Amino acid sequence: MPVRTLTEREKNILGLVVKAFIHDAAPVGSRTLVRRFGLELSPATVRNTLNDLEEAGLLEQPHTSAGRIPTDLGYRVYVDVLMSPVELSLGEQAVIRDAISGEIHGYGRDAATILDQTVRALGDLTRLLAVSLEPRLEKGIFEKIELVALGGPKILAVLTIAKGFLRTVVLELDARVDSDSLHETAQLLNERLSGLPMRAIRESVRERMRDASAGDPKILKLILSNSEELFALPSTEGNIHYWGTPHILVLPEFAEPERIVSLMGALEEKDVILRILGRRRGEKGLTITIGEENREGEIQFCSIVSSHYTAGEGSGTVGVLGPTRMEYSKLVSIVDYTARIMSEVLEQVVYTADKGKDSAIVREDRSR
Amino acid sequence: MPVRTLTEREKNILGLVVKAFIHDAAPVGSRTLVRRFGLELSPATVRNTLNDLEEAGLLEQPHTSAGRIPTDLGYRVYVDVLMSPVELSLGEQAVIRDAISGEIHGYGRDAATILDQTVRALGDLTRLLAVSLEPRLEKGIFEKIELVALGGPKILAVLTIAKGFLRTVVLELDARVDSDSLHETAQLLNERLSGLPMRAIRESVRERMRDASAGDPKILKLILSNSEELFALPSTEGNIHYWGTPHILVLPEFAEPERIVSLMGALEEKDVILRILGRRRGEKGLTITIGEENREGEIQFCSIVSSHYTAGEGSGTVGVLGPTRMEYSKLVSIVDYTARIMSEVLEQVVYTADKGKDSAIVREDRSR
DNA sequence: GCTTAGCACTCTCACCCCGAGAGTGCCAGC
DNA sequence: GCTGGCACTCTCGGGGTGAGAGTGCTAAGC
Repeated sequence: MPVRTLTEREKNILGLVVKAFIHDAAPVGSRTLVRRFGLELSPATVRNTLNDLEEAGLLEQPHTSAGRIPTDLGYRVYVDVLMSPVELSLGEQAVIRDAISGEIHGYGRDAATILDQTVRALGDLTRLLAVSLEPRLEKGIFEKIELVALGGPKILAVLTIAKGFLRTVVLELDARVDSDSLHETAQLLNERLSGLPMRAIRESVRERMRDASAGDPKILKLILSNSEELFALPSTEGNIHYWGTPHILVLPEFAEPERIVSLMGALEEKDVILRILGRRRGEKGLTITIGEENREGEIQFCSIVSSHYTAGEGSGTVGVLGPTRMEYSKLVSIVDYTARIMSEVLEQVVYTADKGKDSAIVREDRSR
Repeated sequence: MPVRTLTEREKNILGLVVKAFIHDAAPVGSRTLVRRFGLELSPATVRNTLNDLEEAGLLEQPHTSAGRIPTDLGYRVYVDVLMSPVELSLGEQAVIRDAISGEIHGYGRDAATILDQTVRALGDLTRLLAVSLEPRLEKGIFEKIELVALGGPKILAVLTIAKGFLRTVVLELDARVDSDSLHETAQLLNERLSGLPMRAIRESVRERMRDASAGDPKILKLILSNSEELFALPSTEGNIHYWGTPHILVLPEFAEPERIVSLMGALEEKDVILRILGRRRGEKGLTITIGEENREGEIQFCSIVSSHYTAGEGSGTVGVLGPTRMEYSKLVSIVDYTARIMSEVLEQVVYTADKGKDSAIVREDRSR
């Protein structure tokens, strides 16, 4: 969306309108502007400029004879051109750092817990809705598989995927198996598949295992018939962690219950949030989408400031969601810093691929 | 709370008031009552009875010259004495059954997914907030442990606990280990510990493993120093699955934003919901708590109809949360049926103990 | 003695009106 | 190009009002 070049005065006034509106949530008029910011201009002059900015599509009036409020485009210009990031205080940095890297009651820390703590701190600090996607692999190199007899006809397949990912799948055979043949079969698989990309394995595992000499053929068959799931790339879907709905639901922007409904619906349904944040997994660095720039209609009255973080070979997204009227200049710094610290901390953690909340069961008879 | 014996007429009228109020969310007066339900009484007579019920603490007036609304105690009497469960239609049964036992895009089904689908169906069917706690073990018998080398210094401990529970914990040693010594160590552990209650193992694992002859002493030490976590009973905490906030947030009961805030806070914080539902894990069968009966202040304007379900040796809770003005007679049947089907379906599923969303990492040097 | 009709009274709610306040656009003059 | 002045517009809150619903009380009826 091309915007005509703005004069210095226009830029200045646009910036002031945005700042004032972010603060007050009320339309801002020429008089207020002059008084509050000590402008060396008369209200009438400012009015002319406001009019120009309105024609350029950057401001709008809720009704005749109200003040102006920024449009989505107005925020966009503000964010891209006018705003300068606010540096974080040491205290704020500490809040974020401690939340992400702090110990919790003596237990081991896993990715999900770290994300939980992060969104908690981020949500409370910004008093908005903090959201984060669990890390996912972009490309996966198969390291190895281990097969563990669970007792009865159930087998646990443990896959390690470079780097630091773990997948466990419960498979079910129609007969007991002894752990020697499990071990042997796993070894065979590892010999032939280790180091290959998951994608390649899915496509060619049958050929690669064709003339298998060792190993238990029943087990091998079970593996092959479930190879699509076993060797899937960790799915692009994943868990969402969020925190802070109480913060944003009281904002004047959520006075209309229908907005509450669509936002909460989007959070529960997860798809919307996943699409929006997932889309950014690829984009490095910080992203800001404002209002209608969010393709998803459910939250077109919201803005999102989010950033990409890495976790070993995987990557995820962390950000803050709120009404378009949010303190972008501050949030940019906060989110950026958060993502940075997350990347540092998550470097070391092993985490499960896919939802991994429970072990999925795959029965033998599901083979085609 | 002892309530004086009610006359037939009082019971009848109390029931009608509750029914009418559940339907309309508006105070109900004598005239309405007579007209709507074709009572063979004059409004004046009904008024006298209403007055009596008010004195008994079962009804109240929002203000003089408004109709009556039920008090929490009024609902309690209704639920305990007056109400008879409404049978479910076959269609409703099918909705629930299909959601719980239905296949999903060809993948294996795990407990978490089943719970997700269940609360989704339950929330949409009742148009309230459906909540469920993942199944937890009440007493745990240790079956066996397997140790899998993950590559590098990391080891995956896979514990199976009777019946159908799985726990995976990532342990970290300061040196590489070969899988033979892992296997040997695991075998030793299994020989001495298999069949014992988790609790007993936590208390006496050191003595039991004292004169260990086989196995790698470093690995054994790692296991011992993390025995509290490894052999913990699956924690009483767990994941909450819920669905339906958009349904209830639009109800007139949630007109005041502070209620939205406290409910959403409770859902995000999880503790409140966990306490309320967790408390019932022990109680078999169906439970109804109404308004202030919920000890937790945050949701004293809500009622919960919940039931206990089993999953192998484990058990969990499923229920519906809404304003005290809810269709108890219908919900009782729905929740009861849901819990029953869940118990059937979950009988077969293997699920992870504890949060298990990711594998926890326990480093060797954390030993005391 | 329970039930009922009648009546006076109360309280809420929706509606309307009105004035204050904030803000605008425009125009003429500096 | 900027500014002061002016007429105009729109929202918002307060106050008044009447309809509607409901109550409690009392006295009369079955």
